[in-house]
Amino acid sequence: MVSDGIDRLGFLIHDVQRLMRKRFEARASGLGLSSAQWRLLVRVAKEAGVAQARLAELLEIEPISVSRLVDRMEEGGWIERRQDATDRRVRMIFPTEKANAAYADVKSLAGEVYEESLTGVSAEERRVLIRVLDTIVQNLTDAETSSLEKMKSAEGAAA
Amino acid sequence: MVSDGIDRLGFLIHDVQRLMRKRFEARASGLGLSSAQWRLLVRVAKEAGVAQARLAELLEIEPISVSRLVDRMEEGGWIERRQDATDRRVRMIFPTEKANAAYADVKSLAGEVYEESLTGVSAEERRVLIRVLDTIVQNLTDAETSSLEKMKSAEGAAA
DNA sequence: GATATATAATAAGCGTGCTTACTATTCAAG
DNA sequence: CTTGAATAGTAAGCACGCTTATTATATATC
Repeated sequence: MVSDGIDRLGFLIHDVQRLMRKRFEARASGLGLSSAQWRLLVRVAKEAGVAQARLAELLEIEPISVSRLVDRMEEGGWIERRQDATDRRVRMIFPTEKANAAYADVKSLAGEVYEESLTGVSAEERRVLIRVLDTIVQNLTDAETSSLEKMKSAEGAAA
Repeated sequence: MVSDGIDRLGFLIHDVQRLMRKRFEARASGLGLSSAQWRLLVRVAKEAGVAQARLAELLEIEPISVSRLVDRMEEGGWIERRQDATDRRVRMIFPTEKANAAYADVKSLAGEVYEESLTGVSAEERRVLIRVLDTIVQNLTDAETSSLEKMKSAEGAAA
């Protein structure tokens, strides 16, 4: 049944994630940009002025996590918060000039890490890898994400 | 060049790891066992009496992380520390009866999460997935892990 | 308009990783 | 034996995720 390596899947994914993050941060440490901050920056660069709540949706993390991530990134001079004139609950997030200037560099740096990771992996294997990872994300997102997501979905369907 | 999905690799790996951990912990939460604790328990089950420093090597995390993980697992009644008679610096880690009793159940629970993750993924794709993930781990472990690992390797080679 | 509900953001506190610095103990060299 | 380096473990404090609870503001309903 599982004489292949599937029983190691969780350990493997965990190791790969940790090693890639480590490698990325070793490179980007000079900039003072962590991988979590980079993920957020990518979103903000594509959608300047986005609200924190929307960022939480896009990044699939909790609003409070965005709140503190944004705190540190604001301190680091990567983004700035601005009030929304029409809804004073909302903080709109904009990239700073520093962020725009660093964007291309950090992106190519991430690309370097990916290429190092995939040394010796064929084009076909890369396609399979991406396809399977996409499938896993769908499998674990669509279904009951914790019987709490089910409730949310039910609400959405009812509305 | 990167019109495939390779430029999303980091995000994908990150998402998959987070979703699998979340799913596992949702199932194991009744037991009070986190995924980090499960990883440690697997090692301890295979090698009862292992020292914390050796666990840090096996898990590839820092000794201090093991220290606090072991703290919580000892509180949770999963493992116990015993003094090594011949080297009083060493704490040997043993699984408790509770751990041994739960081991098989948690293992099959992890297997369920893997199967849910891989719904719709063929046997051949699974083989490629595991093979590529193993390659990535090697690629990111062997080479310069941060110019600090290089020093360690150099020391090892010199000795 | 007043009241109830929903939403945006934050606060407090925890788990798991890290770096840096410390103590206790062992081992190696003199 | 004593001094010094190496090793095992821990403490303190940070980043980033979480849950739960609170505040401020918007919106819906009576």
